[in-house]
Amino acid sequence: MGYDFKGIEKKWQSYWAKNQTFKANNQSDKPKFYVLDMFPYPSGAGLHVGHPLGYIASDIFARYKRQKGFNVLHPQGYDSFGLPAEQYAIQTGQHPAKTTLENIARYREQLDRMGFSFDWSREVRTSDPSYYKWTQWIFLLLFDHYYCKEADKAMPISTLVGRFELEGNLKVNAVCDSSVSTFSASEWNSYSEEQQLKILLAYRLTYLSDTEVNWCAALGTVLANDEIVNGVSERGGYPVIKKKMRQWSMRIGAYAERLLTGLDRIDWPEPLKEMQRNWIGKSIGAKVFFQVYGHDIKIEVFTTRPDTLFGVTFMTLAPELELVQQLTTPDQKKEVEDYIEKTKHRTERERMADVKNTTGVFTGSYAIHPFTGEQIPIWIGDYVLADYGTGAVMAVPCGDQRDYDFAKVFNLPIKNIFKSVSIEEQAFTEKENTVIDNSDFLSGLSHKNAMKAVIAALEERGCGRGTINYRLRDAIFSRQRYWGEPIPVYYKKGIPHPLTLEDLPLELPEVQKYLPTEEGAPPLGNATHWAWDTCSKTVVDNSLIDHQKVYPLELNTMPGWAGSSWYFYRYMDAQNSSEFVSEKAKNYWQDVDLYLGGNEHATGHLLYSRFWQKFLFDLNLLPVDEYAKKLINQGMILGTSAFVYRKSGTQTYLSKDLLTSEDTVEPIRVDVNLVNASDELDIAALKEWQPHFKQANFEQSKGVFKVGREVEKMSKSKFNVVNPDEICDQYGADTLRMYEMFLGPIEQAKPWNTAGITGVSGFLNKFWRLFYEDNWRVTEEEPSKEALKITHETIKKVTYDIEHFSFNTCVSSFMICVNELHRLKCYSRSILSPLTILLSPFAPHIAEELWENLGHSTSITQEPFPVVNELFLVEENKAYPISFNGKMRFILNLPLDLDQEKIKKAVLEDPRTIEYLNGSTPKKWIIVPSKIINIVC
RNA sequence: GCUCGGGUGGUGGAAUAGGUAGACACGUUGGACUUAAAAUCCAAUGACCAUUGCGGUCGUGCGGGUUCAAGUCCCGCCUCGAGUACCA
Repeated sequence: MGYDFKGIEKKWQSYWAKNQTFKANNQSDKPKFYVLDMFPYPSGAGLHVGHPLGYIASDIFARYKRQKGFNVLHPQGYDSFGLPAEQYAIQTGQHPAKTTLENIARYREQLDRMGFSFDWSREVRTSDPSYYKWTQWIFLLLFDHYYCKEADKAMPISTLVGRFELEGNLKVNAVCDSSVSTFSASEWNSYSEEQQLKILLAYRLTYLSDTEVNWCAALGTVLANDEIVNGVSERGGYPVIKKKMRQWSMRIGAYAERLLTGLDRIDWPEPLKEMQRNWIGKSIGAKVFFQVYGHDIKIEVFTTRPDTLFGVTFMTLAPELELVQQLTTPDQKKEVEDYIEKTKHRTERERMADVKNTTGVFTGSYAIHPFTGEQIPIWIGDYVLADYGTGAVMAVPCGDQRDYDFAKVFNLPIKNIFKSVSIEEQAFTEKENTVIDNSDFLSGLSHKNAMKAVIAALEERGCGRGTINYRLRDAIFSRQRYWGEPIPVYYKKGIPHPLTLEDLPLELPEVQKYLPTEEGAPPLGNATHWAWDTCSKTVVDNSLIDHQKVYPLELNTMPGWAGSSWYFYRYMDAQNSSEFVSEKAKNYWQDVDLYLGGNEHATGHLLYSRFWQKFLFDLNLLPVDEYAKKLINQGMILGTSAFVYRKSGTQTYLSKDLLTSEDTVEPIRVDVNLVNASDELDIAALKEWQPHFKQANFEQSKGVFKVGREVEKMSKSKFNVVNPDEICDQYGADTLRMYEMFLGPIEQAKPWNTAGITGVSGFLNKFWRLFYEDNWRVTEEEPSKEALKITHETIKKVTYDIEHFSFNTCVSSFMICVNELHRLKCYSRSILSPLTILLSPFAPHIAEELWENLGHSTSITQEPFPVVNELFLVEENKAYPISFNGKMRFILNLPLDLDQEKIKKAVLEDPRTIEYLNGSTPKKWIIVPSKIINIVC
C-alpha cells in the first residue's frame, strides 16, 4: 500500500488555510514577484483536467520563488460576467447571479483540492459591484479623454475644449471620427451645447457611432471580430450578419503604434506577438487624391505602392461606398444598382468562397491622374473592401495580381512600368531589385527611392501624403445583454452624459426576463427602475422619464473583455473601497512578472488589456505601460473522444477491429469514462449510461469490444471530459500535479490520457519509502559521495529547469534521483532534507508531511531552496572548470602536468575529444565534454 | 495564398551553445517473491546482421551542403498543426 494521500492532503490544506500561509504583504524587505493566472470563467460544467495545467505550473513557480526569498503575489479570482450564465437564466429563469455564485463555490472547492498556494484574501469577481464600480470608472475616464497625436498620449477633453475655444480644430492633431469637419474658434463658440457635445463625442476615446456590426440574431447581441469563427458565433455556432447599429466603441486604433512597438519590450511568446502584429496590421504607404472629371469630388485612395502611380490604368471602389451613387452616370445606373444589390445579398462566406471570380461594373465616370492628367475609368468591384483603407484603390495591373486579373477580365489597359520585366503572364509584385520605368520623373529609380520621390511630389502638389495605415479596427463596446457591467451613461436629448464616480457603482437592475424587449431593446429595457434622477442621484421608475430632470439610462452593457482588462491591478489592493488600487500597492508591486494563460486570448483580452494599460498609464494612474513582463502560453489539454460504430439502419454495433471498408457505419460518441486504457468498452456500464443502448447488439472480437478514438477539444457535449476530482480520489493531488507536468512541455497542446499516471504515482510512493518502509528509516549517517553527487546534480538540474519552465524534465530528474538513492540504500537525513524541499513546489502535501516527520515545526513552503556550488576541481595545472551560460565544459591543459592516468585514458577514449593548437600560445588544449570529467572525478 | 510553429522508437517525450541520439515514463517480454492475484523488485526493449562471445551496419520527414563532429547550422523539397485571409 502507498502512503495515505487523502489524510495528508486534508491535513495540510486546512493547515495552510488556517495559518494563511500564502497571504502576501504589500510591503517587504524581500524583492517582489507577481505570478498571475488568467482567471477562469466559472461555467456550470466545473473544472476539467485541462484547466489546472497552467495553474499547476504557475503554482510551482510561485512556491519556488517564495523559497528563493521573494515576496510573492499569487492571486486568483473569477471572470464572472458572461453569456453562459445568461443563457441559462433565459432557459430556467434563474438569476445569473445565483448560478454564478454556485459555480464559483464549485470551482473553489475543486481548486482547493489541488493545493494551490493562492492568496484568497485578494480574490476578485468581475460581477461584484465593488469591483465593477471601478470598471465603470475606467469607462468614465475613457469618455473624458481624447488622444492627442502631438503629445502621443491621452489628454483630458477639457484641454481639447480649451483649444477649440481659442483656435477651432484646424490645428488640432487628434484621433477622431472621419466625419468631423473643420471649424474655427468663433464657429465653435457659436455652436449650441448639443452641437458641441456631438463634436466632442467624435473625439472621445469611447464614443457612440453608427457602425456596421456583426449581429447575431440567435444570441440577440453584437459580437466582436474575435468572437466570430468562420462566419458563425464562437459561442453556440449561430449565424452572424452585418447590420448597422448605434454602438459604443473604444478608440483602440489610437494606440495601434504603441501597441505594436510595446511588443518589442516584453518577453512574450514570439508566435503570440506575431499574431498581435498581424492583427494590428501596419502598412506604410501613401494617400493619393484623385479629382473626378466633371465633378467637385476627390477620391482618396490608400496604397502601399505609390511608386507605381504611373502604372494606374483604372480605379476600383467598394460597392458599399456612398460616393458610388454620385459617380454613376445615367447610362450605367441600372447596371451599377443591380451589382450593388447582388453583392449586398451575398454573405461574407459566399464572397470568401468566390475569391477566384472577378466581378465588377463600370460607373461611367473618370478620375484625373494627378501627374499625367490622363482620364482613368472608375469601376466598382467587390474585391475592394469598404472597411479597409479608404474603400477605394488605384489599380496598377502591372504591379498587383488582383488588379491584373480585373484588367484581364474587363479588357482594361495594362501599362508596364518596370524595367526589363515581362508582365505577359502575371503581375510583377516584387519590391526589391525593381527599377521603375516609363514613369516620368520616377523612371530609373529603385522602389525605395521612387517611394520617397513620389511622396515628396504628392505632398508638394497637395494631392497626397505619406501615410501609415492599420488594419486594427476600433473595438465595439456595447453588448445587448443583461449579465454584464451597466454602462454608466444617461441620455439627455439623445446625447450621452456620463455619471460621476460618486454615482458608482451603477448596479444591475432586476428584470423579469433576460431576453431583449419586444421592441428589440436590450434586456435592461425590461427593468421597471432604470432611469436617472439628477437631483436625488437614485435610480427611479422609468415612468417618470418625462419629468424634466429624469433621464433614461444606457440599456447596453459592457463586453466580456471590460472586466478582464485591469483585474491584475485590483489583486494588489482588492479590498480598497476608495480607489481602484492604492498608490502604495501599485508602486510596490508595479507589474506582473509572470503571466500564464492560453493563447486563444491573443487578439482579444491580451490586446485590450494592453490598450487599457497604456491609457491608464497616460493618466499617471499606473506606473508602467506594459503590465506583464513575461507571458507563457500553456497548451490546451485535449480530450480523447471514444466512438462506437453502428451499422446504418440497424441496432448492431461493431467493435473497431471488425470494421471493414464495405460497412457503412455511423460513429456515435460515448462517455470516455466507460472505456479503459486499452480502448475496451464496458458494455454493461454503457447500457446503464444511456438506456437506448439496452436493446442494442454488440459484436465483439476476442471477447472485447473496442472503441475508436479521436482527439478533440474537451467538452461536455463530446462526452470526453475527465474531471480532476476523480484523479484526486484515485491517486491524490500531488500525483495529479506532477503527472500534468510530466505529460509534456507546458506550451504544447496534448491529449489527456492516464496511461502514464501509474509511473508518477509509483514515484511518489518510492519517494515516501525513502523515509518509511514499515518503520521510519531516515538515518543520521554521512551520505556517500555517490549519493551526494546524484542529489547535487538533481538540485542543479531542477533549478535550471524551473527557471526555464521545463517542468516535465524536472519530474524525470526526481525519478532518476530517487531510483538512485534506493539503489544506494541511502536514507541519510542530509540527503533527504534538501530533496524534500526541492520536491515541495511540485508535490506540496507529501513534502509538508515528510518535513514535519523530519522534526520541523514550520511549514516547508518558507524553507530556502537548496543550492549547490557550481565550481569544483580547480587545481592549478590540472583542470579548469569553465562555465558557458550554464553548460559546463572543461579545458585540460595537457602538456603541463598530466600524471592522472585515469583522466588521460577517459579523455583519449572519448571520440568527441579534439585537439587544436592555439596560434598565439604554443600550448596544446583539449576540449572535453563535461560528462567525462564527471565520471572521472 | 501569406505568416508562424512542428516532424526523433510501439506511445508521451529527453538531448540546456554543434559534441557518444532515444534520458525519464508508459507499453511489451522474461525473471524473483507469492497457493494465487495485487503490490514490489530485477533484467531486456530503435531497426537490421551476428549471436559462442567480441561485435558490426543503418538510423532524428526527404535530397543536398558546411564541419574533425549536424536531431541541432545553411539551401531546396515533402508533410502536419495554428493564425490570418480579396488588406490595395
